[in-house]
Amino acid sequence: MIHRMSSVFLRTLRDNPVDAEVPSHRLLVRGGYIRRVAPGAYTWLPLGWRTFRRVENIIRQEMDSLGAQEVHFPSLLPREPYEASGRWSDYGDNLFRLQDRRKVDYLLGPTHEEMFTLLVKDLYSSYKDLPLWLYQIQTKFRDEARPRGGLLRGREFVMKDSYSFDIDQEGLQRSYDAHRNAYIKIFERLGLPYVIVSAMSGAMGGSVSEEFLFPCVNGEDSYVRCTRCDYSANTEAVRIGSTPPVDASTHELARVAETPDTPTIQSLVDLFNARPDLQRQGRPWTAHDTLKNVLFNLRHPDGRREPLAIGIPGDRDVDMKRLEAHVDPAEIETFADQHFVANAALVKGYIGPGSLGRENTSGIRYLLDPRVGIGSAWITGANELGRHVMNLVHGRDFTADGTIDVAEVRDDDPCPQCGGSLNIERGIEIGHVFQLGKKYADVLGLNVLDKNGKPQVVTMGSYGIGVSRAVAAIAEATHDDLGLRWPRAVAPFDVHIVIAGKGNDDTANTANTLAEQLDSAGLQVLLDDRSGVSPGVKFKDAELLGNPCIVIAGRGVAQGVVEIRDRLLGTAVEIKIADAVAHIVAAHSSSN
RNA sequence: CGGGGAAUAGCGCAGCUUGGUAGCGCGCCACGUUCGGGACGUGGAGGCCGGGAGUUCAAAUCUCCCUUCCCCGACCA
Repeated sequence: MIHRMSSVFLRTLRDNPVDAEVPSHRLLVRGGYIRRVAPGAYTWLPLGWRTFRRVENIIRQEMDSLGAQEVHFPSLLPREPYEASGRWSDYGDNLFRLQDRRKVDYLLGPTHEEMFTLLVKDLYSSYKDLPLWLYQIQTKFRDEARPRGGLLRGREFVMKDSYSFDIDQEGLQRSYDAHRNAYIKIFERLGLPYVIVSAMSGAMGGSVSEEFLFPCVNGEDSYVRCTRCDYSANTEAVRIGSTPPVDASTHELARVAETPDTPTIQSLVDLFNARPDLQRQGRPWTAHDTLKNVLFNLRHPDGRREPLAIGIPGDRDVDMKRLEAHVDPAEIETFADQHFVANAALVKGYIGPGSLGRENTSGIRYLLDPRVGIGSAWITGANELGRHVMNLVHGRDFTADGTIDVAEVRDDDPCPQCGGSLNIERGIEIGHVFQLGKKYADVLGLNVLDKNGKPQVVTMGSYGIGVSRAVAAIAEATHDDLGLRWPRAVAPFDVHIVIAGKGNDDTANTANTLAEQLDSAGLQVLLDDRSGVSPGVKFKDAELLGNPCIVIAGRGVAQGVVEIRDRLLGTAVEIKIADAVAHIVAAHSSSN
């Protein structure tokens, strides 16, 4: 079927929508692919939906050929399974909760681990049934605090989520590897560049998890890559080693110093270097010699608030995203002035380890950056107005309740694996593979009988690809100044034919004939047959819509040629009309 | 969570200071001219001025509340 632009439900916009920041969002709206209906919720228009379905089908094909079986759950789910897993509360405000007419609680599924676990429990009970791989392509709901970038972060979005069920860890590893390989194939077919990075295993702990990130400055995730070895990780998941203990006997005794007017780390360091009685032999003090103590409030899913103090070297900041990932599902709130007032042990500006820790005057849990090793000496607050203390030695003069590795990661930081240096880059998460282990099977009671007739808890993996996000990511990856530029595998149409003449002459006849021939050859054809629209508008629209091949039937028709442009390569050639179909079909059959 | 800015036709914007019942460009409709890089003329259609409350004879305009969007910040002890 030939799609004629005179009747396709489409209106392109000349101006950028004012609320669209990232290029994919701007171009998808301008090109008439999507329309916003609510914050983080978008309507797919015909062009967008065609692209979406092509992306979806590539994912479906690869999941099917992997041997996973497609099912389809409701989005409307009962509370109980999520209550059992703890996520009814752990998901916090991000969960859409609702009630039916009898005031029974429901939720809109943010992800479906519980439901898949229960489904398998419902039907299977023997190790002989495993391994089992199930998946669905489903609308998910998450009440995001800040939807962003059009399709990049929505409150309603489509995800392919699959789940593996195995009797043991070896099986899980095989399932995981199989999905990981399938994901590599999928992203290659989609024409989406990716890096695979170690990811935060979350509060569950110990599990293996990797993310597929599309490298992109507009991305919300940052990740590190080692310039020497193959180490790569989401910034949230970077773990520096603990610092080995050093002999503390060489340090002088701790000593309190008067340090008026030192509200910042830099002013403190400057004062220490300026005062003869505080100067250090050999080299000046730096911010790295100071121990800064930062306070936060954690808000737990049950609403409980808990203050937390973190001690890190003064030349580093706490990375909020790393901290969030670390304390999940608790949320972080700032420690405001009224909280200082409420805890008399805290002297704002001069907080030191002397007041921190559960056994100490403030009673606040105190965790140290791993760089603060046993035996290391610090300049830090003395818990008195206008005073700091120097030579305060960890293990000799103070202790903490534990360590927490949430300091910011910087370019050129040492690689945890090889000691080389790290580069920080940004990316968009397009896939996530995760060895869940037995968490859900345990709490929901998914057991099967093993060879010996003994019940064994099933071990699971979960694997996600954001389908709607992938559409945006592809647009982000491939667009140029003129508009979208779809890879052949996902473009809404294979060929976009422009009638650049008056519409009632040989140009129209030629275009129509070509359209019919290309359609018969099995290509998806879009024909710009709009009358009264000037050629310039048609060219701009063709470039904006971004189909890979643009055929122009215009002034060349009189000489027996049409112009064929490759939107991906940016090339243009004139081809005899008689040869055009063969030329286009050949280009179409070649790779992206 | 905090601080700014904003919400008026499908899109981009003016009007608000100084209240008197809404305008421009693009797009859309009709006719005519144009036809290879976002053409032109003439005539049209289209808006509960984000929602609610208040002040007033009268509110897009002033006040308050709510919702949504954008930007910046979130700790430097």
